[in-house]
Amino acid sequence: MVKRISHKNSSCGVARPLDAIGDGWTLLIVRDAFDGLRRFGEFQKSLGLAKNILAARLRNLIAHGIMDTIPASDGSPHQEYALTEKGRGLFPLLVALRQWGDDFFFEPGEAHVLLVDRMRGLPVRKLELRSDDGRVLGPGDTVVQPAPEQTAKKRK
Amino acid sequence: MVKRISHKNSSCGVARPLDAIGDGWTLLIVRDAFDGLRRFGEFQKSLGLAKNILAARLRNLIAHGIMDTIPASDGSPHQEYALTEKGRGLFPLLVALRQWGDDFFFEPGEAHVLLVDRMRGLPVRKLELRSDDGRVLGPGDTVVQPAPEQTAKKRK
DNA sequence: CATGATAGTTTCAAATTAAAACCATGTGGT
DNA sequence: ACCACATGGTTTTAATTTGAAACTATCATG
Repeated sequence: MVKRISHKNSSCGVARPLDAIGDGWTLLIVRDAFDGLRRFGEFQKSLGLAKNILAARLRNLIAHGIMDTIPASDGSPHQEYALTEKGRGLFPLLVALRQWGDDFFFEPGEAHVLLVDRMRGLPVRKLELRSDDGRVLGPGDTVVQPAPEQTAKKRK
Repeated sequence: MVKRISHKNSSCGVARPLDAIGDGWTLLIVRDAFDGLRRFGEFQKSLGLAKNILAARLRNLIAHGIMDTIPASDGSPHQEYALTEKGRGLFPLLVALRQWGDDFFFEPGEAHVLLVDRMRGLPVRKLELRSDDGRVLGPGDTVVQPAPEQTAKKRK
């Protein structure tokens, strides 16, 4: 049922998430969810995609635990779609995507929107990867390494 | 030729980049390129995808200015594929993807790799979005806003 | 009870993907 | 020169996915 990217690479830390969101529409749905959309019709109107595709994508997002259906917030008899904790974890990724888009997909004069701090109204900083001791790290400054065995994952 | 995501949303800062990389294989190719792979055969062996698909993806990456062909680095008569500046700009996005994967796609005891600072061998920090004055911002703390007209884009 | 809105599913044609076969070029051995 | 083989693709063909449109179901409203 769920698309599976062939072989052993599915166990890599990049390939496995791509199995869940590596699709043109899915991240747009998630972005709309961050923007407060909740209802099937809202997503469809916002994105302009076919209803069957939207239904399939929402099913997939739910199957992966990224979104969930909640009974209803207002009185309406229909369900709503909301991001789970896992789904909200996509925030940095969406920001990275937007910043990359802003940097490389718009001509200097071209109108576009940018992300601002709601409180002060100023543009946010560029995302940067930092080492444990605070140095900014570029592509050449990192390596992947087997994680130490059995460390309980600390979240929050 | 190039896939186009229907309508007005293509002008949004998230949808436009997804047109270039919103595909299951493309980011894996880019990740492999960050890991130093350069040759057609290397990508194919690493990812295990069909050669026609790899050729199509590489063409698309080149068309979008994310990778480029360079004549040859060693003596071999074949060309190599290398990331452009725009392609290297995907580094934070790949890191975000990996960190999200590490956090939500692996069971606590499950073996996986993590990203470490090459210099000190310690795991890197979690990516976090910060305001201009340094506060960490979550999904609710930001808004998108029309960019001020005509500001020359500063890079580097 | 008719009408419409919302939230889907079904149907079917068109586009995309994947596997495998094929081809083209250069290399190394004899 | 000839043969085998490695690399880097393209072509062909079948299977899968996508997308548009039609259809269905449920509730609300007049």
